[in-house]
Amino acid sequence: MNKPENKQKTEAAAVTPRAQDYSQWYLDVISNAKLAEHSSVRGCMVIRPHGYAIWEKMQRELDDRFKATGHENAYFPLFIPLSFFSREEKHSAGFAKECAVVTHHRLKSVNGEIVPDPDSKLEEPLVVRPTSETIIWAQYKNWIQSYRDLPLLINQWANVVRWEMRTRLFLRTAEFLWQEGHTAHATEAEALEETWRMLDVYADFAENVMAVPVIKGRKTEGERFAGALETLAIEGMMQDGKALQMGTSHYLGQNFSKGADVKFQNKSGQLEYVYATSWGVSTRLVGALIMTHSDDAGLVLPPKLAPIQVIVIPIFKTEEERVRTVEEAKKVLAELKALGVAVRLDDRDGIMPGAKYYEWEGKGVPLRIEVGPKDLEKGSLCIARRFVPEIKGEAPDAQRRRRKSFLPRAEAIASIVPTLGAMQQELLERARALRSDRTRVLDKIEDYEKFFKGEGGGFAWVHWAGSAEQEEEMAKRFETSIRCIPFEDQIPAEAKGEGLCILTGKPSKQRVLMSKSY
RNA sequence: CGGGGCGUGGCUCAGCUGGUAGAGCGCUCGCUUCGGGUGCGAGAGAUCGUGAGUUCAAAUCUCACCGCCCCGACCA
Repeated sequence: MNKPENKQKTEAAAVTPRAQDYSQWYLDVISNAKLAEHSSVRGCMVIRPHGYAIWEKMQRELDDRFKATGHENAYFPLFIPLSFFSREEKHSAGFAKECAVVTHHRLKSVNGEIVPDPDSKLEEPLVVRPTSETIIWAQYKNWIQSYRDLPLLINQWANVVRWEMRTRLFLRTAEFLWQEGHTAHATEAEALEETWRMLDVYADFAENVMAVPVIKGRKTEGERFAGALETLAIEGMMQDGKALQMGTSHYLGQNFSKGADVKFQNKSGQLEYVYATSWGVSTRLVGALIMTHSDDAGLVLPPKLAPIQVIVIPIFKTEEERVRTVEEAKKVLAELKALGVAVRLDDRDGIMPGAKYYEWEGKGVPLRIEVGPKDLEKGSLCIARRFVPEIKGEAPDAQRRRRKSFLPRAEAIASIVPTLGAMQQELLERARALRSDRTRVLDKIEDYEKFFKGEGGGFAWVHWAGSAEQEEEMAKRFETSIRCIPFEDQIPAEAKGEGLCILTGKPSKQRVLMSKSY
């Protein structure tokens, strides 16, 4: 830290140094050198067990929502024959620059060095899926003949590889886990409805599970998914004011069904191409979670996604006290487990209680229960929250005191579940407040410049009627882009209505969301 | 690929003008301490990114290569 100007740390994102340190309990980003001396694998995310537990919880919540909207899970191949990949022109052009390609199927030792066996060259190279539209639609051709086969509503949980030129901790790794939904419909209206429905599912998940408020809207043509007619997205704001695209839902029209020649016979016996959608969210959401809620003390996790919701810490001096407090802690543990709380005991000896507090707070555990000799005497428990709603101007000491409460045992146990629920809500409100602090309704380009260059930026609601080139100009001048053209109901009251484009002065029907982004 | 910055124990780094390795954190052991990061002592752990060159002598100087990080083009 002595020479920050020399050693630029991986500036992952809007995360404090401590939060970044503790995030290593959940995630590692392995560098090339660490993986293997001459490896070409770079910027891959290693998800440690606790990080994976977060992803598993996300999966479960999302999967429930997918099932509730009539979807089923399936699995398709990792490898896509090159020829499949080139069936949809725009799509392949969009992904061509970032594909890993398999060309051989065997290794050989030549002069003690292991190399791909030249004799094992594949007739047709295989592309490691950057997304699965092409191979899935190749299958759909076999599955769809009649209107009775529609709609086909399928989701896949998988890994994909995108060979980005530059990767970014948490947000853009070369390989990532995600889910991709791929649906086929008889009519455009039905496909569009699906596209909108799944965006709502994502928005609901972001807000109610991740406690990250999002803006729903349409992407501009330039930011659309390669091959889509319409791309919808949810945009969240990270703590540094930058936008993060947290999920997308695409209306693909007949592009892919035409590319893969997927036709169905409608009720009147005519052949028609089906209408398609695709939608996805990825492990990027784990990054979004960390970047949205963390503070100076480390990570903060919403109770609904915390792998450990409650940490129980016995406090003891003597062996006799250790036995008694651990015994009580185990009882507390069992009672909370019975209530469905994800709870863990930290009875490590030789580590001071204070050190444990800091450690678990850094790791984002929402609640801590302390079980000490005094509690045994009084029949009480100490409950400490990872955070409490902020009071402006409050001293850190006072806040710390407010975080702790001593309650009669039964009352304490009974309070855990409601408290977790309250904390979940408080996080969402805190994130909303932060976002609203950093959101402006702007009409003059000078104010825009001041906001993004002087005040650190955030979300700006502005009128826009510029061209694609003028969007580019905005990107060059301010490093901002149109994050989305929001749905009508997403625009705050003070930003509604018609006006004049902030750059060109041309009339505009509604405001768009502008921001710097990840 | 272009422009910058860097490669030294697990981590963060020190080691200026050459004399062949240090600290803090972490880890192990012992005592001490334990309701917000105890203190003390002992210990394990590094072929200084790789290769060549200069030199009696290279972590240090030269060159090449490899790799990483930051900025740009790309992007969930």
